[in-house]
Amino acid sequence: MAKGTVRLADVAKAAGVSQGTASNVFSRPDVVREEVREHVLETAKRLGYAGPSLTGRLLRAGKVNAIGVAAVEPLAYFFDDPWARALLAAVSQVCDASGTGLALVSAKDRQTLDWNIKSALVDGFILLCVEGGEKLVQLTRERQLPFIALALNDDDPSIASISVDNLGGAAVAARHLAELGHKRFGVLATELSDDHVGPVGVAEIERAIYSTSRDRALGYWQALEAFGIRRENVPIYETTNDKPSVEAGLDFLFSAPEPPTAILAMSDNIALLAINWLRARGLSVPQDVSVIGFDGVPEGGMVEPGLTTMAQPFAEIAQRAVKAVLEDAVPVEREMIDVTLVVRGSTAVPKDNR
Amino acid sequence: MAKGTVRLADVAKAAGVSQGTASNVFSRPDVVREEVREHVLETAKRLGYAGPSLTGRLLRAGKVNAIGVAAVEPLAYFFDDPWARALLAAVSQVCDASGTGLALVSAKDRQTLDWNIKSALVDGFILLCVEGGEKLVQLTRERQLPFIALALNDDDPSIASISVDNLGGAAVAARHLAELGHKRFGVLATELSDDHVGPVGVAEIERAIYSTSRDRALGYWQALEAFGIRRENVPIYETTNDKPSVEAGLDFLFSAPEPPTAILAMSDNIALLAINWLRARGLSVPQDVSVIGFDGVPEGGMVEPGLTTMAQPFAEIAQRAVKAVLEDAVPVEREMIDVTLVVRGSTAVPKDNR
DNA sequence: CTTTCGATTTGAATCGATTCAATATCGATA
DNA sequence: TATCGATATTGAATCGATTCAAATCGAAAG
Repeated sequence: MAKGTVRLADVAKAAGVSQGTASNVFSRPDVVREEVREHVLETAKRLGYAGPSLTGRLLRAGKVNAIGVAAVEPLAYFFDDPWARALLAAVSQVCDASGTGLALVSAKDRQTLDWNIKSALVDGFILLCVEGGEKLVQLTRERQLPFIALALNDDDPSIASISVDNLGGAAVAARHLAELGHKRFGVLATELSDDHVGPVGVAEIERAIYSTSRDRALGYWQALEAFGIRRENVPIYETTNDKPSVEAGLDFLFSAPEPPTAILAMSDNIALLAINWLRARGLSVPQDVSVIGFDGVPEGGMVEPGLTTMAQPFAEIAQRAVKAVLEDAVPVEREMIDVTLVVRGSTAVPKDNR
Repeated sequence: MAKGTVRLADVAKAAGVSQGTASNVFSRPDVVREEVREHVLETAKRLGYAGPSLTGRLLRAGKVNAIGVAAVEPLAYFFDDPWARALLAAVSQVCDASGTGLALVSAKDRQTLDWNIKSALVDGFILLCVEGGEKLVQLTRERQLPFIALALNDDDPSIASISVDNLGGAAVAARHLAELGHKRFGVLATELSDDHVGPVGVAEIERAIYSTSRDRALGYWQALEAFGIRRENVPIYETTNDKPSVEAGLDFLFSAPEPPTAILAMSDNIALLAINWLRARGLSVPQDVSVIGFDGVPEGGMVEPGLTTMAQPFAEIAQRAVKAVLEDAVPVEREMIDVTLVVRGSTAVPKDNR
């Protein structure tokens, strides 16, 4: 069952033609006379030839016809994390259309990741930089293949990247809630710096190392201050985007003397966890508390009530990213993409305003 | 930014060593004197050498160190379908542990699939045979690489495959409900034959072409008949595992004069859709209707109430499948794996028994 | 009976590494 | 000083295909 040992040369010899002709039979069938072609194909079948070996072909062509998607996470991340999943589904679609293969590359520890990136058989990489982005970029650079970084938390302009307008999007989200009449807010943040969970103040935000989270916070502030709400009065809790830290964050926010009526979550994942927590505590969404997320993952539209969120245009991001990698036409400048407000059932006018 | 044109030979020449030594510097650094090694590495860096090209290495080694997962579905299926996702997450975990790469291979139309399978750079395949399994197996066979079929709807013993005990599992599921006291059942089936949706009778089940669905039906019957419920009195509706067909199925089942108090769903996906439908109709689960699924996808544990289901041991399936492919030790016989009943909140004693 | 042209076919070079038998080097031992 | 071993390095063969300039063939044109 293992790969047969029949080579193209064997087929050629058995069929009594040159190796060049035999090769043409498989890769450019039109140039060889039908009679000969059929004879060669027949011989090939008789010998159990499995078709031109990819590696041989590859060696000359130099193209693999596949792109790699990489992240500093366990492989299962691609199937577990809602954002990664939504993005990959979109990337898949684009790849499908262009006949490009998809390889998943990842690892949690640097050593393995290094090796995995070095040895992935791909023509280029899409980097999911949610965490450890710099590391990822650096490793990928060494490989000297085209790559594009998504959600990069770094302002280095020499790195080709596509990101969403975090600041603007966050501002729209906060404005949406403020316009509904909310006055007391609570923010559940994605990671601002490594290895930290818990309440953070203005100073911590300003020197956050992850620009995605920082910009979202700045966007919230900017919009809220236009409604006369000072940033010092908006409690922010930094989570690690998982259940325990989100619940700790909610414990914190709702233990305040005047708990928030609106939650600004920096990811849909956090928002969905928050909604579950609130419900379990007997608080209804959106009657008692409004929740807005960020990302626009499909799950947000499938729960009851639907999650109001700032949706990323996954299809467009995927389109551009795949194109950039495939054509090695990485954008000279960093591309910035807008997010759009999607209003569903998880936000409403606050109770005391009705 | 494109792949540099610096070859190992160039580095060797520039460093004044033989190509053999240069090769050893990269692939067997321990055999070359430190002094020489450093000099070569330095030269390589100076020239901008990107490290040994994978294709060159590959050509000799013959191993890619990656496995492909294939399905007759659009690529996005891997990220959208709960069962596929659960399985892939498990496969990922195993691959991670053994440093194996993962490539996704798929296509909806035969032509593309053919090409994709032929050109995937992998050492073997795991086939997701939920649909179009035979086609998939046939195509993969031509590639002459080790492969193993999962969820194969075919009894051909010459195809190495791992499947779960559908008949036994279904029997356990039905028995669980019958023991709770249910008397009136409705079955929402996964596909029994191509291009058919709607109510099916005993005869159709017996000549179903998809053995997975057939076996589950047979299992239900077997258990129910032990409780004195005749198979003719158990309405079965064939769905295509998607929302419209499941809802049509529920419309059918609940338009009966004596609607069921228990739903046997052949997939968790169907079960979850069913629960949503029931709730929207004002029927509460499990008070008014009990629902049991099949598969044990993670989502089932994250909804409220939790879904009672027959759980597949994804980790074990993945483990065996990856191992079989990697070691080309495909089982001589078809492997059969047990499923286990996981009782959560979606099943209970029927109303009229309390 | 040549020429000429187009369509096929051939044979050898090439892609970029790894591998291994053969050789070179050098210090230690007899 | 000659010999032996261990270690390091070399050079050529090899993996399995593609590619392209040159050779061949047949038929049509002169």
